[in-house]
Amino acid sequence: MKIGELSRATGTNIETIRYYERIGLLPAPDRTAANYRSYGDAHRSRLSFVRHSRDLGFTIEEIRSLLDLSDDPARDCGEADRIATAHLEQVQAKIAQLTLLRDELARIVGRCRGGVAADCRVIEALGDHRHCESPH
Amino acid sequence: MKIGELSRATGTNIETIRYYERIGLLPAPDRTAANYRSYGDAHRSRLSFVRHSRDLGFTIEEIRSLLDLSDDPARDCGEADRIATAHLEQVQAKIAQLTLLRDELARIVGRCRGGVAADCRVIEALGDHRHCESPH
DNA sequence: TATGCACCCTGTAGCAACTACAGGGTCAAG
DNA sequence: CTTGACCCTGTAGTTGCTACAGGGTGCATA
Repeated sequence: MKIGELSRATGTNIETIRYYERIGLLPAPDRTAANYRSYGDAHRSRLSFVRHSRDLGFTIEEIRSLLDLSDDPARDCGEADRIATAHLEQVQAKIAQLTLLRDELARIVGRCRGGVAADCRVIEALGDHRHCESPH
Repeated sequence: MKIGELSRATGTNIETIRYYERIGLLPAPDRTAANYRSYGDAHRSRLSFVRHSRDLGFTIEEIRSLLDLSDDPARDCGEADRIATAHLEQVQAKIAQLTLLRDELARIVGRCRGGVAADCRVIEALGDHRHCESPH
């Protein structure tokens, strides 16, 4: 299939597919006589893997490691689990941080009583960290 | 005060302070005879405002709007509230998205039973979106 | 007086993970 | 034979910094 089809099949931007090839995440496919990229099923499933992992928030480097693992079926699976577990912990940390931030923002937003900027509680709260209840 | 003092006073990297000046977020300060930047209290509180807003996740452009507002004390405060509210909604959306993602990751991680990559449930789950329970 | 060191300056390039052109080639339909 | 959809390469832009390179300044110490 040509790049446009692969793009539609995987929901990936054409430019992104070429980008992945450039950085070595996808192997360079064969070319047609007209120098068009020609992909097979292996490419499509590899790209699906990449996109799905990206959707789950893995970085390109993490995905590279995961792909290396799956390219070498004899290797120990524990490494994949370590990568995924570390990533899960990062996501949990991010959620915790955003939750603090949300609470702080909600407090700030709730203070607006209208009026002019000079008396604005929102602007005041943003300017002075001491109005905060939690660290962020 | 010189840039190093301002940096320590606000917990901001020196390069970041110069960056904020370059993009017009901080006004260019006076210079000493040796061409060193010389800051006053107004600069420090403006920079604190910027840092605090960044810590709360506001973008540079949002901060620019908030600063414009606070520079013009007669303006309606509602605009600041709108910016903060919109930002709060984005944070909430992000938390919701990350929570789905965390649940999915937790499911995937939990499937590892050791063994070799060829049988790896983690890699399998990453390759195939159909293993997922929720959209992301 | 020399020299070492901390500090300051400008300008440019790098990071992640794309995205968006500019400027061209290819191919099938009408 | 031209229109339009597709493809190609290469480069530059995005956000919010951070990290140099290559220089100047200012003060204390030997």
